[in-house]
Amino acid sequence: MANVAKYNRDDVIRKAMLLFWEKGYNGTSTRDLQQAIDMRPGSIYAAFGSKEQLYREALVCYSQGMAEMLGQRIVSAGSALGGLELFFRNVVIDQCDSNPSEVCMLVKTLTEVNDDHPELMELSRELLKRTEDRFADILQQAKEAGEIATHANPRILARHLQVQMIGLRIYMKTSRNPESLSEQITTIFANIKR
Amino acid sequence: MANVAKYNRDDVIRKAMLLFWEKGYNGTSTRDLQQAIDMRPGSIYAAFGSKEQLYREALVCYSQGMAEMLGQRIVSAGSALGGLELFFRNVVIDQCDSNPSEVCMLVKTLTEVNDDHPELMELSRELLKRTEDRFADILQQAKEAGEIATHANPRILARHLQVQMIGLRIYMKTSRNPESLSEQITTIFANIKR
DNA sequence: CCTCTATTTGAACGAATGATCAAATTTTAA
DNA sequence: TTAAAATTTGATCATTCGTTCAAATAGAGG
Repeated sequence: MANVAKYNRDDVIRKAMLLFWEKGYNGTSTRDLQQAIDMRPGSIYAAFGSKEQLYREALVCYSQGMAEMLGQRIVSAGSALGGLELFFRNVVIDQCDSNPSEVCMLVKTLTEVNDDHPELMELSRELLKRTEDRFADILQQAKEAGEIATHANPRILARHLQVQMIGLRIYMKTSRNPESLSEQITTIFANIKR
Repeated sequence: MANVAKYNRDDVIRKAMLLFWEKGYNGTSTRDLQQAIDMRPGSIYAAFGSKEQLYREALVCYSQGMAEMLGQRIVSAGSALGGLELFFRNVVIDQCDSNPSEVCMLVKTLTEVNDDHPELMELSRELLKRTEDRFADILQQAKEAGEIATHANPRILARHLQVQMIGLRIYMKTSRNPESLSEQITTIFANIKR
């Protein structure tokens, strides 16, 4: 029983995630995957079952990575709302070139995949919902810390931020105008603060 | 020279557009297209050259349709800003189920297609830019009509609206919550008006 | 060292893909 | 009515796709 597994497996999923994120589900062939993760078809199918199942694990990996990053930014900024703004700035502007795509992988999946692969759609939806819930939690903390108005509604604000995040990332892909986007982010958070 | 063309051709492009919009570029096979537009491969390739060129024409068709609709809404509303808000509400909420996809076809293209097919990316970008320019023109009119503040900047507001439109449509696909989205649209335009 | 089991390999499968083209059909013009 | 030109047809092409599986390889226990 050659159980080198776990460690290796996470690494493989991560590599698959990066390729899927770049090229999309339909745009990534199993041959592309074989090369990217350095595994032969038999091993891949033994380990993951199908292309779709591997994609599913890649989605979860992506989502976890983003969640971790958000946590780190809150620590760096030393405040809930400050961390959120830093997270926005990093994702939308700073990292958009080093990442495989400017656009959120969950959003890419949701827009690409149809009623074939309903499970991929449902999983993307679920993971996006979790992100929004996380935003709401953070905004609640910000409220308790006095960073935002006492009459603010964290759930509504979280929804608002989700829309901004999605829109800004795609807009970055269309316009490549970091300066104006940075101003937009400043405005968004300025409006939340008061 | 059987020149039944123009009329028929536009109809064919429109049907192709609806299918492409629904299933995406990679997700639409040439067989799907053959059935949808009721043409045989030889005719299709004689008329359009390739799948990519047909998609290009479909993108333009989509964009024109949206532009026409926006014009109509401004007429219906009897004001520039009112028409814009009506357009938002129709696109994001009312028509999202009757359309092939909740998401803007230009955005779908931009997020799906990679550096293969650079021309599709560039065309989508260009058409999105035209939309934003159109928004700016309309906001300028609104400004002159006294619908928005005299210190408002139409170009910045247009960019803002573009981000909102993109974000809201995708958010609709994830959450299916028309009520909250309607409130969000109300808020967006309320903030613009004062 | 050997045997048994688990894993990996890569050739191969059938289906689907985008595209072509000679033949059949339809349209045009005389 | 007829011949030339334009268009349509559908069988077919070479690739590529996701996936399978018998054979080869590697590790564990005795």
